[in-house]
Amino acid sequence: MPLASRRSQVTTVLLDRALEVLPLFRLSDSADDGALQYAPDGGGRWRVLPAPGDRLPGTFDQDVYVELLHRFHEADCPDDGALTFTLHSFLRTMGRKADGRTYEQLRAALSRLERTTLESTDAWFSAASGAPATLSFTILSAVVIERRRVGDREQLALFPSLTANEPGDARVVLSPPLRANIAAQHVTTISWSRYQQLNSPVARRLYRLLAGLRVESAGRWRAPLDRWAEQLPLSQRYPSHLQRVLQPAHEMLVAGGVVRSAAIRQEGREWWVEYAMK
DNA sequence: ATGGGAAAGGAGTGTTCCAA
DNA sequence: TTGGAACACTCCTTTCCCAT
Repeated sequence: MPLASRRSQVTTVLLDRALEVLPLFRLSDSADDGALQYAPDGGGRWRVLPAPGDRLPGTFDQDVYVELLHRFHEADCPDDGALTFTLHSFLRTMGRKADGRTYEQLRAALSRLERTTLESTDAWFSAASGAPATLSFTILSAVVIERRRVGDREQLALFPSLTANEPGDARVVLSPPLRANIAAQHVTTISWSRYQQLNSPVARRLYRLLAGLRVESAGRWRAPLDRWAEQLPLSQRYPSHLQRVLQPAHEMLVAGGVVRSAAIRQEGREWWVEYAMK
């Protein structure tokens, strides 16, 4: 297929499957902001460390992350991992309006994706070496945002704090570990439009996670509720609280055709989540 | 509408006491 | 000494309320 026509037809997003099965984005925004820790079933340890003075990536950051990988795929996965775009067009494809508030959110999110440390101790699977790896990395290895109009230089100098609310041109670089896994086809494939249609952050996260698990599961997936909560991650501790958050998202996933059914089930003292895949 | 936390409601477990 | 009833205590879970 010629490149020019392919570009407009990309409707899928390729995500690093190793990263998808690990918790990263806080789904409840107002939760406490320590580091996030997780011990995968296969052993090892995973930590997400916010940059000093910053919080952990949240729901907005999740959408930015997906849109970045959408564009990476659309650009035919450039070898250097570089992406350029205007903040305005980026917000529009995310389905957000572009105003002072969202420009600021987007800048903060890009900067968080560059500065949040992901620390793997035999937790994140490296497709290149065929084994879980021990390393620290970030989602973006570089972020540069320049003012849209060069003419406003003096104003910029006078009111540096105002510039966070303004449009601009961004150039970002997707970090090498993610690119390596994607290049090695160790990916989760999701539909960009289906992701957009799910209008809850929890449903979107469940979609990303389940899309990766579908590859290994034979039509069904089942997990202990508390482990599931850690993997997403959700901070709620008790089944009733988790149910309150998951139930609406489950209904959305069924309505959106992502899964055939989704349920939370109690068996004696144990709570389980159960999904029947499409 | 949402989600965090307080208050209230269990369920399970440990302790004491008494009778066999 | 053992079994079990009655009570107490703790931890867990749900429900409710309130701030955002």
